[in-house]
Amino acid sequence: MKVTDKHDKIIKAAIRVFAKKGFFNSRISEIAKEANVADGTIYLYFNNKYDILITIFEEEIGKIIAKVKQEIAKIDDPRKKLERFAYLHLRLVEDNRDLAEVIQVELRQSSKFMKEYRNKKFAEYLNIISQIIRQGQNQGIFRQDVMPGIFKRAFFGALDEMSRFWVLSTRKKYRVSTAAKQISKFFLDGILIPELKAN
Amino acid sequence: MKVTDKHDKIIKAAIRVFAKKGFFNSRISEIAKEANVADGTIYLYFNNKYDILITIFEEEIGKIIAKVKQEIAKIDDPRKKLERFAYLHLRLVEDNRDLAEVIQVELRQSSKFMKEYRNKKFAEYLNIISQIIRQGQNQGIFRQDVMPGIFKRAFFGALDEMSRFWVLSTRKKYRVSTAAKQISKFFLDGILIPELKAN
Amino acid sequence: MKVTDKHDKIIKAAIRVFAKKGFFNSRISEIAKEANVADGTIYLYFNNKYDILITIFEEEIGKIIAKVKQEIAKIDDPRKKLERFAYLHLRLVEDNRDLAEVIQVELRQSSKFMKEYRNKKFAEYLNIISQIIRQGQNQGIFRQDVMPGIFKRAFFGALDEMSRFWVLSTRKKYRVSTAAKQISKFFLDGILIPELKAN
Amino acid sequence: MKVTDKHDKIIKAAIRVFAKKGFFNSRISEIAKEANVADGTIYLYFNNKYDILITIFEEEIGKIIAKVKQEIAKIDDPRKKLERFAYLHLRLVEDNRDLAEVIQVELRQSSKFMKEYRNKKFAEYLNIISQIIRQGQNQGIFRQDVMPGIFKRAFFGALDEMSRFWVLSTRKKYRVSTAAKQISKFFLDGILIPELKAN
DNA sequence: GATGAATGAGTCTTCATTCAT
DNA sequence: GATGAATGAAGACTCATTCAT
Repeated sequence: MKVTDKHDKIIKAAIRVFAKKGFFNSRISEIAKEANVADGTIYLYFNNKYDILITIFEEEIGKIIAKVKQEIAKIDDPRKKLERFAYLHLRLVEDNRDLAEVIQVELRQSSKFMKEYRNKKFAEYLNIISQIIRQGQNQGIFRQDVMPGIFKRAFFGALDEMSRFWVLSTRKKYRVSTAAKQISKFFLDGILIPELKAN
Repeated sequence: MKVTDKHDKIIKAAIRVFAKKGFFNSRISEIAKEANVADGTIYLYFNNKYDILITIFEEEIGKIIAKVKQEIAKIDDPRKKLERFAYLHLRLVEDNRDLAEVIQVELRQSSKFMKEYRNKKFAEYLNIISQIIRQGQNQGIFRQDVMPGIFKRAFFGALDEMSRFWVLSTRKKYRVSTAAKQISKFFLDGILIPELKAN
Repeated sequence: MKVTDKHDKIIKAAIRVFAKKGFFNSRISEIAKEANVADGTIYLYFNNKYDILITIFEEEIGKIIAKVKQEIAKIDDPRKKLERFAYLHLRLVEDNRDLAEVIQVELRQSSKFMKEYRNKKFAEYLNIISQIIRQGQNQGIFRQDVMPGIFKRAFFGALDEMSRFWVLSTRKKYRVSTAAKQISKFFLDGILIPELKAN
Repeated sequence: MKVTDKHDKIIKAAIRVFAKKGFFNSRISEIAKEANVADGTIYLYFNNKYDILITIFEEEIGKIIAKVKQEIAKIDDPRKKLERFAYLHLRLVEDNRDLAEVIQVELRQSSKFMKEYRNKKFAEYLNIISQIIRQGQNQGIFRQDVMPGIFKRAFFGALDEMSRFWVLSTRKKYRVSTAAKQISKFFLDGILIPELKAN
């Protein structure tokens, strides 16, 4: 990556600005200023304002998926994989606050105003979870009645809402590792006390 | 509700328009048209465009909370309460598609552009869940190490992501009751097979 | 026509501004100022800047055609009709300097940037001339070898160039009636001296 | 002319681009692309965009005048000169479609946005016609009451409108020589039948 | 209370021109 | 001389909001 890579400078600036103001309340001139380029320069690298947002989704989510997949692949036990996924997700949010906020807030919004845009990357991310479930079911570790299509959303949703709370709140009440363990424990063991389950 | 209650006509129209286009891509003139009133009339009932959105959040979420609280109060067993909550949430989304979409998409966005706006109603809704947990812990049904502040977000997040999927997709893959049972089962029993847990 | 007919006020203002600056160098804000309305008001009456120009062509040329046709119809002799046409054309240019300039300069240009636009009105205007020729040929007054399709363009072109000279020059060298007589005489009698023609 | 004469390459490219899009809708980058040079290179040969247009007028009309004057000088009879002028004019338009279109469309427009620009070349071209008339009047061939200042415009206008029709239409209805003969005949003999004139 | 025509501030985008390489 | 990436001024157009009727 060159020091003066304008494409990257603009993307980084846009993530900061979008995170702070939201897509619709962000001005091209603000992004340009934040990136230390002229307004017009942005249009040498992107077709329009939406294109910047799309590019953020595509490129940045792509990087995250690659990283998570790589880490998960190192682990065998599906239980550990799930726990690791939770940790990695929350850690990534923690380390990329602005990006996380943009993705959480704008990816929802964007599905509305860019009908042609289908986020395959996001679906790919969710499928990491469902693959872990199927592997666990094949190995006789997870219940057969667990529906992977529901589980992946429930698990992701739990992590997402947790991290949303973090992104929006100024101070952290819980540590990442604590939250990751709690949430994966909910899904693995449930919250009922063991004696009760025996019944 | 009077037939000519303009306030309500405008709110209902705004929910439809916001759900379809998103807040920023919705025009006051569209809402006025949808509500069969003049553009200027809207300003007799609301201060500005944002005010319509805020009012939707306040009034409509308020109604939902009242309904859910009432239903939950009829049940004693915290396990049943949790399952009932899941069902009610998904059922409400099912029955109020447009409202659900507006809340899901715009409530996130809005926290950004209306800094002064703190959604107490939403916090109140989440606290229904944490109260169930605390009740269950007091009764010795739920584990003591479950942190209600994390659980409420995880549980809500799971339901929210599930319903988001519904709102955006045209056809339903799963029935509400199926999804509600699966998700509450995840959280109550976990997904590990019982024999494995005994270990 | 109401005193406050915005449509007309804008059209009149646009004719003045376009005549002075040319279409491309005219600003919407200038037209608005000239018409004593807000910039946005223009867009309540016209779709865009081009639409104003098109409307000028359509409406104003329409009025001119109606007037010329009416005047010509009063005359029987095709020779007098031709002379009258020349006079009316030059007189109309004289009395509507700005409009004449806009039509002369922009109608040519516009055919390029508005491909979809075909000026039927203008063709209709030219056909007044060719109809006079055909009438004269039927009456045995004009030569049979005169091709109306060529003549109408040659006659109009002669008048148009003459009037263009007027529009652009600050002072008039010739009177309208003088020029009209000369030009129609050229076409009727030619410029050769009679004795020479006998040969 | 050198193969790499950038000045000429740019002029030729600009004529093509201006003819197709019009001056205001042409982009410097398009001309550069058409000329196979970099955008910046154009500014080594021309001061600005207008300067390219002016240069086209000056240089190209200059060449045409030289050619026409040379041809006309070979002829003695003013009647033949006029007919020859008509033929040459239409033939030149025929052979230089793009240039003709640029001159016809943009020369009118340009007088507006380049106030300082007075087209002496064009006046010189028109004066070829008035000189023919004066010569004919001195030789007792043309009527004394013909005003050369009006005639030159009428004659040029007739040819110009005829050729404009050609430039804009895709297919030719009349041959150049036919049109040239018709138009010069109009002006020499008029369109009245001889017997009628005798009266 | 209701209307909707009018307002004008605000922003994305374009593109002629520059200048470091 | 040649390049083309970068600049930033400028303008068409939108739309929330107002207010005379």
